[in-house]
Formats: sequence, C-alpha cells, structure tokens
Amino acid sequence: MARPRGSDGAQTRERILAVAQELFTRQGYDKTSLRDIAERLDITKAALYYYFPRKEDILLELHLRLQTLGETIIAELEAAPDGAARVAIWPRLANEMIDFMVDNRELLLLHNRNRSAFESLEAAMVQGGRDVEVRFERILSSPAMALRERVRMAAMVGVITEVFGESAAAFEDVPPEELADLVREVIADLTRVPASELHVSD
Amino acid sequence: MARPRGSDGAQTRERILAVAQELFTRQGYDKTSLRDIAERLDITKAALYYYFPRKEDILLELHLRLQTLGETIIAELEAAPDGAARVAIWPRLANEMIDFMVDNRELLLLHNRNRSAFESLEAAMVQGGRDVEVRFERILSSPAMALRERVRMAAMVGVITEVFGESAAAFEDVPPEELADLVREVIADLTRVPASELHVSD
DNA sequence: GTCTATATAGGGATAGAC
DNA sequence: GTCTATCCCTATATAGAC
Repeated sequence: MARPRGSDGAQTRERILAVAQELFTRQGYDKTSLRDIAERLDITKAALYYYFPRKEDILLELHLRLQTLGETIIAELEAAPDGAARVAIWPRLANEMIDFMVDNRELLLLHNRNRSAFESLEAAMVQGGRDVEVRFERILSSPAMALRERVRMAAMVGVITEVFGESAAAFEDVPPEELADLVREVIADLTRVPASELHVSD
Repeated sequence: MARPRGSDGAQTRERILAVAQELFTRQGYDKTSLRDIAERLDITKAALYYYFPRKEDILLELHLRLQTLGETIIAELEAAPDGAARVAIWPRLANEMIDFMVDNRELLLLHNRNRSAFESLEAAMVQGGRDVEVRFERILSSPAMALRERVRMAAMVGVITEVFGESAAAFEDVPPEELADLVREVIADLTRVPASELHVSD
C-alpha cells in the first residue's frame, strides 16, 4: 500500500483524474488551475506534466470516458434504419441510459457544468462527427421520423439528464434504484400515445 | 440615426451586451476575452470599461435578465403552500415556462453552456438564496411532496430545457409554436396518472 | 517520476490624454 | 465617451537537475 520511491505511476494518474474531475465539476474547468490540482495531491505542477502534456488532455480523457459509455447506445440507434424503426427501439435504449446514469452521475455532471469547455475540445478533435452528442443531434434532426416522436426523444434525454444531472442534489437522499424506477415510469408515459389522441375521461 | 460624436451611449451598451451574449454562447465565457468583444464592435478594450467596470459585470447583467424572467414563475410556486398545492399548480406554470422559452432560447442557451461561470457569479452575490435555480432546488427537495411528483416536476424542467436549449438546433426549422404545442403535450402526459396505475389496455 | 526554476503569453484592469 | 499606453498578475508550459 505505502508506495515506495517515486510514487506509483498508474495510480498517480488515476488520482490526478479523480481530483481533476472533482474540481472541474465544483469550480469549473477554466477556474481550476493546474496549481489547484497539484496542491490537492501534494505534488508540483511540473509533475502533472509528466502524465498529461497539456491541461486539455486531462479534460479530454475524462471526456472520452463518457463518450465510450454513450457510444454503445448511440451505435445501437444508428444501426437501426432511419425512421420508425428508431422510434421503436428508443424506449429500450432510454432504459439503458438510465442504468448507465445511475453509475455515472458524476461524469454527467462534469459534462453539464462545462459544456463550453468540452466543446472547444471537440473542435480540436480530428474526427468530424464521432462525438456522441453530435451524432445524437443528427438522429434527432432526421425528417424520417415524425416530429412528435423527435420531440419525445429529446424530451426523454432531457428528463434523464435533469433528474440525474442538474437536479441530482435534490434527490441525494433517495436510493438510486428507487429514483431510477420513477424515471423509467416517466419514460414509459412518454412512450404511450399522448392523451390528446386517446378517448379517455381525464 | 447617424450617431454624432462619441457614439450614442445606451445604444453602445446594448450592442456590447448583444455581442457578449453571442460570443459567450458560442465560445464560452472564459474563452471570450474583452479583446474579442471590443474588436467585434470596433472599439477598444478600455472603452468597454466605461460601461462595465469588470468583465463579470457583463455576465452578471445577462444573468439578471434571465433571473427576472424566471422570478415570476418561482415566486408563484413559492406562494403556494408546500406540498400538494404546489403539485397542483405546477403544470400551469410549466406552460408559462414554455411560452417564456419560446421568446428566450438564446438566454437559456447562454446559461446552459456556461453553468460554472454563472455559478461563480452567484457565489459572489450577496443574497443567499435569491437565485432562481437555488430556490427551485429547494422546492424540489421538499419532503412534503410525494417523491413521484418531485421527480415529475424535475422531469418537466428537463424536457423544456432540453428541447428549447441543448437540442434546439435539431428543431431549428420547426415553427416555435408548433414545437411549443408538442412540448405542452408532453407536459400534459407527465401530469396524468402514470400508466402503471391505470387499468388501460396498452 | 518528481522537483526547481524559468520562459512566455494573454488576460483583466488602470491612468490619463483627448 | 473613447483612445493610447501600460501595468500586473496568473496560467500554461518547458528545461534540465536529481
């Protein structure tokens, strides 16, 4: 446990990422200096540069972790033929998304709080449209789906990111699974035929 | 029209705010320097300081505009007694929120993209809890409401901010009123009794 | 693998003329 | 009300010793 000489290596790297994630989320990426991170870890700024050539690279790595996770869902969506088929599988994928959020609230929060910073990152990326958000927007824009369904697709994403992201603090004391169940319920409601098209006495 | 000597005054102020809003949204608050803003307006950095003592003050003013608008809704919510009464009026307020978003997408986008910057601002504010978001979170946290309703309240906010905010680009070509109607429909669906509690053949 | 020391740039902010 | 000139600080990043 007690690391020997020049500290461990891969371990330090992880610790840097953990601290960075926390500070980036709390104070924002731009307002967090390398000094802040280094002091928290009791190492020097220069030491950071051994692991990450540029500050951006820290953010990038965090970004990629979220991307990898989202990738699975987006890929499934893209695999389905454009149009009604995508509408059909979406509710299932939304549920996958919920499971994934339960385990990764922090990463989502980091992302939400630093949207503009992440975007500068994406601009610097070589790949034109590998980014999960860009790909999702593309799907959402498709005229092959009915507008109502497109709106509902966006709505479901909004529900999930709000409850597990920005409003997460309000549900701190709620067991994650209970919260997830309630959100699943909401998703189910959005999947059903809207009230305006039912002959139901309200 | 052709402004006389040293330009107009209040007009310039507005132009500064307009340009700032655009750049802050596009590139992010931190990545936008006063130089950027000044060059776009063909004035010098120093001229900016005549209107705004600090860079933060530009952001602050933009912030306050959004706050003023949100204030109305939050105040109504707070006026109702905690608990079921708030659940009852919320759907109506959500509709107000939609109307308001239709007219103020840009301001919302600015806010979403610069969450952390706005938060540093709020920390500097004297008032402990005048901030709309803080007050909403407080309401959302109240144990006087059923957890299901609290989740749905958050969900509705998520729907609105997602469709009119982050995913707005995907609905660019859709007439705002048509979009608003579809979102209203979603809100209505979230207000109804969930499917799991109905005896409806699905 | 981590340090000290330093380079360098860019940003916010001010003083004072016009 | 706007400009020129300039200050000062902080932040990223590098060089090179241990």
